[in-house]
Amino acid sequence: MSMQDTASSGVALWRLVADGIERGIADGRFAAGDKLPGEMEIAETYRVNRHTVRRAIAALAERGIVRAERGSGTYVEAQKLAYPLRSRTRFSEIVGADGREPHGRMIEASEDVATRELARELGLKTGAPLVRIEAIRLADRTPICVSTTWLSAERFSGAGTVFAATRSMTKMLEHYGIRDYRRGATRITAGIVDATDAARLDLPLGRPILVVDATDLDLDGKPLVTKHSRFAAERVEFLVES
Amino acid sequence: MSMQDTASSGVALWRLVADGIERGIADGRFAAGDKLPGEMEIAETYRVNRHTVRRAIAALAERGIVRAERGSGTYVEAQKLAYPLRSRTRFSEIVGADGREPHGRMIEASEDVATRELARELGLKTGAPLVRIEAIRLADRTPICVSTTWLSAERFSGAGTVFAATRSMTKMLEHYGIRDYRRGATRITAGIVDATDAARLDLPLGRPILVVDATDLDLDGKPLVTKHSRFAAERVEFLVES
DNA sequence: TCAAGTTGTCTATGATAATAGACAACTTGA
DNA sequence: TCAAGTTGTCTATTATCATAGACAACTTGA
Repeated sequence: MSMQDTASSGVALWRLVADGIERGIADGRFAAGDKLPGEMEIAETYRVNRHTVRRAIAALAERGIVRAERGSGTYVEAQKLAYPLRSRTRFSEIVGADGREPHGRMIEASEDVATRELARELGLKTGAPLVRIEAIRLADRTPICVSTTWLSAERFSGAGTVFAATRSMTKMLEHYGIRDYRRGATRITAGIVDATDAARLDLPLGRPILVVDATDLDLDGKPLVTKHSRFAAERVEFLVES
Repeated sequence: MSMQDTASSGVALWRLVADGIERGIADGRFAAGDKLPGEMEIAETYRVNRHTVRRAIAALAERGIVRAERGSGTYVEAQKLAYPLRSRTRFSEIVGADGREPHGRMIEASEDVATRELARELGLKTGAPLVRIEAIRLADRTPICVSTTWLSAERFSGAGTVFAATRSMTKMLEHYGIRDYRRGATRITAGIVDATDAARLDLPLGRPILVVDATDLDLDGKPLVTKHSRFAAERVEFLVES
């Protein structure tokens, strides 16, 4: 294959190779810690120059998906984040327990009104004013999930600003005097990532996502916030404990 | 946007613009016959040089999706193929009625054995020998669908070779003395195109497909062939008549 | 210790991508 | 008829993509 062959596609060869390797990892053909085939062998399977393979590997290494060791080989770094679904889970604790650095960032906050379903989840009336917060969470520099969070605008007035400053749901709730909370009803489904989330999660289009709808409750069991989260399926593994 | 900005993505700018326009057509933002915005305007919306837009438009024109008219503008050519689901439908007739040139090509043929479901559809026993034919159908040069066809290997021995030569399901059946047949049970669902079909249909990954499972019967109502077809949803429109 | 195999780095070349500016050729509507 | 707006074509420049070859630096196992 030469650049001429793929000229009309508009997708660089190294990108095709990188996507191929990444898919191999996501599909489990290469597990965490596994050694990839040598650069020469990869070059032959994709019928591509070794330097093109190196470009692909460099891109994957930059994203922390593989790690090249001189003289030895290239190894799969990517490991799915073990995400236990306990009653009291904090993203930062889960990521920290995995030996990684948790980060959060607000994408957008806006006013909204409760649909019937949102109202039911939050124990409010349909049409009640809500704050809607769009946020992303990362482990080291890898995006793990994007979530849409809704809260009562009356009880949590200015929540968007507070969250943007604290970058943490827990700290934001502390600001309103809530010292603790726990997970309530949780629903998990799967789907295909849409273009917006794909860009935010740094995922190629068409990749699977885990969709989680959950409501957090205060210690009295009253709803505080309800969330609609989309996790990059290839980067996380939910653990349901019995 | 400059090439530097998107360097790490491995996807050419013109391709992003072309995909954007194509998606606009697929979504119905631009209908068949519509005039696209001027090249300058498109360049501004994508923050790209006009020549890059021209490259994108040239790629779309090559695929027959748009048509540029000097001094006037660029127009949407793409029109969904109206595909009536009648009892007696032949792909070539449908495409011909649309004023386009039908084509067919075999991708692959192989031996297979009947799963329980295939056996039920074809009125055979589980494990019965089958011929499996993978084929693609086009209107002019646009791929419309890929289909996997199964036939009894006993009754239609060598069907793969015959189909490869005649490039027509109808002619292949004629070779076995079947002058006419009609559509039996048909199930329609939708899904996301997989990588293999995406390449065959010349579709970007993540695009929707129409999945049709159908069995054709002879005039006595006995099953002849059963098919699993994947249509590019943005190129075809099924018409169910009452 | 050594050979084989691995990744890292260097130079070099040609093709493609993207930008930029200018002008021609054409269509449309006033 | 004319002005404004459109697509078509040309030259030119810079950066990236992909290939190619050679060798260094390193790891591993015999």
